[in-house]
Amino acid sequence: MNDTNVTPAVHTAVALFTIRERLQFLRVGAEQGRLPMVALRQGEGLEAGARRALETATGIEDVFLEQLYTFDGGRAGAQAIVAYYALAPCERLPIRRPGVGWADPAQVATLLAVDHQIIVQRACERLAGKLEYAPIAYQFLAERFTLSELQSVYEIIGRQTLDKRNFRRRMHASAHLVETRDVRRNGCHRPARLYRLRDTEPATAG
Amino acid sequence: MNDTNVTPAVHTAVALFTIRERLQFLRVGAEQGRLPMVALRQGEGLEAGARRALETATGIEDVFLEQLYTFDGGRAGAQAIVAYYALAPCERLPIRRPGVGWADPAQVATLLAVDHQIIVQRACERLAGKLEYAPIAYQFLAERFTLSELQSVYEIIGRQTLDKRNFRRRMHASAHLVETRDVRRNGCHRPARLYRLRDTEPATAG
DNA sequence: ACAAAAGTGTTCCTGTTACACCCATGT
DNA sequence: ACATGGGTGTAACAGGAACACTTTTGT
Repeated sequence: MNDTNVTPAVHTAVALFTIRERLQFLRVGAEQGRLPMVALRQGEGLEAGARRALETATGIEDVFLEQLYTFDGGRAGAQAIVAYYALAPCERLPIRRPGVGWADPAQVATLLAVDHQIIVQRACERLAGKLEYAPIAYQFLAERFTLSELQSVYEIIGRQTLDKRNFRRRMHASAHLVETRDVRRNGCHRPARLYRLRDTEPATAG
Repeated sequence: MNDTNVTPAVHTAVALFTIRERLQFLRVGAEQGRLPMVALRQGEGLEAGARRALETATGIEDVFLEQLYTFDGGRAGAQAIVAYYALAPCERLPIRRPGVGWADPAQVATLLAVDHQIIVQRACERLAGKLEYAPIAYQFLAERFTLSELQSVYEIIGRQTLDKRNFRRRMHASAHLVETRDVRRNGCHRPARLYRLRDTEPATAG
């Protein structure tokens, strides 16, 4: 659980989200679910602590990570819990550990301890809000993706269906997209053009 | 568990803003300025710690307070610094302590220690952003205020002049305003109608 | 009477929404 | 040939921006 024994004052917790048909988050712990969380070590940075929480619980590294909010420690003896949210495409997340798995944010109340529920809820709200003005949707996709995939991300996080033509116009105008020369042949229909995220500006924190 | 081992792990810092012609923040400390900051006590909540920081440094109580961001402790031995920003009308802030005073955010680099500079900067950005969608401007005004005063707050925080008619239309449409029956006679010109903030919804945290 | 801030509508423009059909492929 | 998702333009609408003059007071 927690290795260092020196007054576990600051904890870092991470709500890792991915999209597998629906928006889901990573839950650990057998009966009463929890989010990945560790006590911060002496001299360890906050973001480093959050990454370590994820890595310890799941083996996952190198995901998009952003600070969400800092909560009172409450029980567990912590003075504060600094919560982060993480985003990654599900292909990068081969979860192969007992007691670790994906869960639906809508059922957070039956799955998680109370202090972790609010983290997931707030993260969902932040995600939906930030979708409008920051290029976070791309974090759920592979490096190259189709516009239909991108639209699907927007629809799932924003909880509403979108008009295909308006969506494409908006994306093309947003200057985050770069059209590649390649297409993806997926089924018995016209192939889809592949796009990638413009490499400047890696979705600044805020 | 809670022995006398001090380790001031979590600090809370507060950037208190007010408007006195310009937007200003509260600086403490003689030579190298600082923000009000305290080490969190055992069992003390984060917001309580932030309020105590303000109260200790200035005697000020009961201001609007919202969490900004949590930073690495860096030097000073803290594991984390949980930063808040506070807003209040300057009439409520009779500062009468040596070394405590108002400063201009633009000169933050010459006034504050580096780790406190970024707090003020981020708070200014947050303020400007939040102005658009949250009723924070009212926090700078007395309970009753004129539309010209309100517009002035918007212009100062948003760093742009606004059209009077468009502004008034927008405010009236926003449903935060309540028109009172009173007016304020201020100078040799037509008196200004007084408004107040609708008492529901006290500017939810985010 | 005049100076000084309060108050008030309309037009234009821009960006958002609603909407239906052809295209390229695999079977 | 047909089923499947990929791809495209236009017209209506709403919200924001630009803009100038009258009102009420104090001196």
